[in-house]
Amino acid sequence: MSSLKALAQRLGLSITTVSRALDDYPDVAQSTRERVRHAAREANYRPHSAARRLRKGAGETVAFVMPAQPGHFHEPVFAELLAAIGEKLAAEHHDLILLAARPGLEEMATYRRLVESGRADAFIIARTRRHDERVAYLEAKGVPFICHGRTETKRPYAFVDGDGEAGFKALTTRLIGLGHRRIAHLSAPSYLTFATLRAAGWRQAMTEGGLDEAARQLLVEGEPTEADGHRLAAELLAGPQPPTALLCATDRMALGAMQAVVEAGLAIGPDIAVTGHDNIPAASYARPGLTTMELPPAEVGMRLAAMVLARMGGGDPRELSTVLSLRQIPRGSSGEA
Amino acid sequence: MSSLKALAQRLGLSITTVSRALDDYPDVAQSTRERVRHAAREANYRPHSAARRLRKGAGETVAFVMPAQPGHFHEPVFAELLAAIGEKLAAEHHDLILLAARPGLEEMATYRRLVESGRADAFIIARTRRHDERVAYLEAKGVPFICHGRTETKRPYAFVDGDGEAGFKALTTRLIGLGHRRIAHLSAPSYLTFATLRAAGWRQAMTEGGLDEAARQLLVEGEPTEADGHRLAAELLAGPQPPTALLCATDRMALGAMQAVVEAGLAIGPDIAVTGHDNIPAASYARPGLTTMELPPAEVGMRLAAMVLARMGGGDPRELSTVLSLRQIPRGSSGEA
DNA sequence: ATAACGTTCCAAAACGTTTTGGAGACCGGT
DNA sequence: ACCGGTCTCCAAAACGTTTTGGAACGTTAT
Repeated sequence: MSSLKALAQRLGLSITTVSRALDDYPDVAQSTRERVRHAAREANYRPHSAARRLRKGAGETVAFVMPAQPGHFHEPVFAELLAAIGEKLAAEHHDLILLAARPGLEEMATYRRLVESGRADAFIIARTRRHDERVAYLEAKGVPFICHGRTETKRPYAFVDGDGEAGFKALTTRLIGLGHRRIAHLSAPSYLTFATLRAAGWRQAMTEGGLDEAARQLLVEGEPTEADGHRLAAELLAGPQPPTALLCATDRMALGAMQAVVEAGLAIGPDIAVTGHDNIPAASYARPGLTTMELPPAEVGMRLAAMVLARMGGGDPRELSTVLSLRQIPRGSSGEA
Repeated sequence: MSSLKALAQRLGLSITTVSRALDDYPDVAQSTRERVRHAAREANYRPHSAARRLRKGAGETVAFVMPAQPGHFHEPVFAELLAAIGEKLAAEHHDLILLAARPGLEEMATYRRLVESGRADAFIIARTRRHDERVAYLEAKGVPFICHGRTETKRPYAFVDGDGEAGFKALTTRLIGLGHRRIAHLSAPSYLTFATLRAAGWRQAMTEGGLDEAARQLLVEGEPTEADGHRLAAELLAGPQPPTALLCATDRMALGAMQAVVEAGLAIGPDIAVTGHDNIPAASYARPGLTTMELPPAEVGMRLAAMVLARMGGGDPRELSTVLSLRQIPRGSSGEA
């Protein structure tokens, strides 16, 4: 690890001059600048990141805290998202630091620790909630952040999100067009913003289709897991007036629901339509294929990274928010493909 | 961000004493220690990580460089692995920094940058190759690292790996017991250590079953993706003496192979057995379910984290290597379940 | 000749921490 | 009185960088 001091000594210059030469200050002679540049490349010099951050008061580090459940963390798209974020940030010479903490006290303690020890200069917040303490905390501290998903707050903030409302409305309308009337919505917990938005889209389509009454009976809520999808679907199918379509908030719920349909002796597609959201790999390998919609994780990751960099540079959050429309992917499970 | 200086001033003590009190040095009076502790908690004091790392010459940061292909990075288990690593490291007050870089020049440049700028104190190496430049580089630099998977090197090194050899041998033997004779192996590229080990297990079982000649014709190699699994399986099935079993190196290859089998008009399970490795979520939602084997990612992540911490503390790599046996998961695709 | 200015360089301070090498106060024993 | 030892405490240096506030020199204008 060669330092400025070593370089300066070798070149017969002062530390100051070497530092300024590498930073393209105008008060160093062209010839010296080149000499320094060359020597630095030669010696494979890299500024010591800790020293720089100590002196400048801030570094180039973005933190991502995964909202991890204890043992099981089955979010297949996260890997892709992280890869995209990591790649983009690395290209701009920034670091991504990754932590996992359970939502709640542990999560907030993690955020506080990162901010107060000066480890992180900005955050990417995943799985935003409608009332999100993480957002409140970072706003209060004046730390830049970007949300993956929307939240409710007074101040302007920057986010990337899929248009779940429009996406679920369009899909529901399509199902109505196929003749479905009793379309149930298996929602994720309503404290998660995306769950509320998707439910709103479904409700709008139901209302416009004159199916208000059906809608009133057909909204159920559970965790976005296969297990809860299975349980909720089984309960609905065992009811007095079972639905003919199960519009699930996520693919994982939908996969659980598909299993419940099969166990009830019904055919997925012709008898009962099942749909999801995310386009996880399993969706295309299920039989029949799962009708779903997608927000390309690689693109979202890229955007999140680009936006957090812009925020760190002082960009206006109002100009940085993006709602991306969802790509609909019809497959056999909705009786369409 | 309160500093030692601020604390010291408030308490009427020197910086030294405050620092030593918090670090439990014996040369500070019990009463002072408590007074300092209390004030530190009060002020929500955290040592500034960059300052500490600058002074101590090393910090508490582990790096993980994802071997990412450009746009698509579909390794569902990575998310879980990362969550486990991040959680364990955070619990021990270490940071995980995550980067993505394409194997090759970009990847090595990333490693060099991290080491030379003093950003990373240790590494977790994923997807080890038989001859791995990353291992060679870190060995040369004396930087501690842990491998997820094995590699070929003279010096002792630490790793966590599943026993692919025994696992694939056991599964192949089981297939032979079911009456299969022409068991093809769809291998991953042989520069990846795990691919070689899995192929070796398959070969051993074939030899012990007296099927040497069949084995000679039935080894094919491709990328561990659905696309290559599909292609290789289709080629084999179109051959003069098609196999009755497709033993795939990974679940993703197996899912592609299953599609090829269906397209060939054959039944998965009764006609042709298909098996994989990883137990990705899609494996259990395919129809029929995919017979596979598993190395629990959460446990591997925990172990990797624990081991890298031990290595950073100077632990002997010889005592830190673990080969975990694989859990076999029989499902319909092998005609067993 | 002197003043004013532009160019090129540098010494020193600062960021917040840990560690080194004592210093001062008090005790008991001589 | 003095010495040795034990308890507490602290000033100062160091880690590698960036930044401030000049200094030294040569050139041009007065």
